[in-house]
Amino acid sequence: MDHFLRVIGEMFPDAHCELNHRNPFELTIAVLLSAQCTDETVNKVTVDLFQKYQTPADYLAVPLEELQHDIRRIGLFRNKAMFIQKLCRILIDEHDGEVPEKHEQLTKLPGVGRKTANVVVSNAFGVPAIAVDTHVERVSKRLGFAKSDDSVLEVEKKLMKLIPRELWTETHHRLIFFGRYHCKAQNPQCEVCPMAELCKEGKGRMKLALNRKAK
DNA sequence: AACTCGGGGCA
DNA sequence: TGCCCAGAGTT
Repeated sequence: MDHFLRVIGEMFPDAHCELNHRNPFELTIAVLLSAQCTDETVNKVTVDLFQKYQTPADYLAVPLEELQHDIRRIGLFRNKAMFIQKLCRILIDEHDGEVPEKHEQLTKLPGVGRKTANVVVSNAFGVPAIAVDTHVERVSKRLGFAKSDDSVLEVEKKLMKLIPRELWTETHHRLIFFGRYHCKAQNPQCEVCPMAELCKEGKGRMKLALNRKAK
């Protein structure tokens, strides 16, 4: 793990999502939109979106169809537009128009699951957390930080044990970057991988992919 | 546990 | 052109 932390720190010394600088409300919306969709697409859409909508009331001031149209370049946009309006209604009615800081409150919001809540508490409210998405899950299992059949929650628990608490948030971002650009689901760059000595798959991944396909 | 949403990225 | 994906809700 020490080797991993050092190397990934060198690879991504300043790793952070572009979402970091946003306020809690915009961060929540942005992360909700990012489900099953690349950050790049979300960033393109939110440039105009956050100019048009600044407060929960702004999202409720337009018909659902208009909001759907405004985020139509994002996958699952019909669901997400609905989630956003329901979420804004709850923020206004139950949280004085603000995003709640407690993880438990966040996951009650529509469209906000464990992953989104972790990102919000860690990036908006400074609470160390590791949000396990498919990238983090894949990288963690390949590098042997978790077992291949571990659930997302089990992966999260194991990473929290392995990584010092003060490094959770930044390491999470580095894991995302590593998974996105190097340890990709398809065509990972194993030939030049600095983590090769840790990897449980490596060149065997082709065989694993083949087995998975045969099922 | 399986199914659904869905346009964009990439081979 | 077809497959996969920076999740979460529903049944």
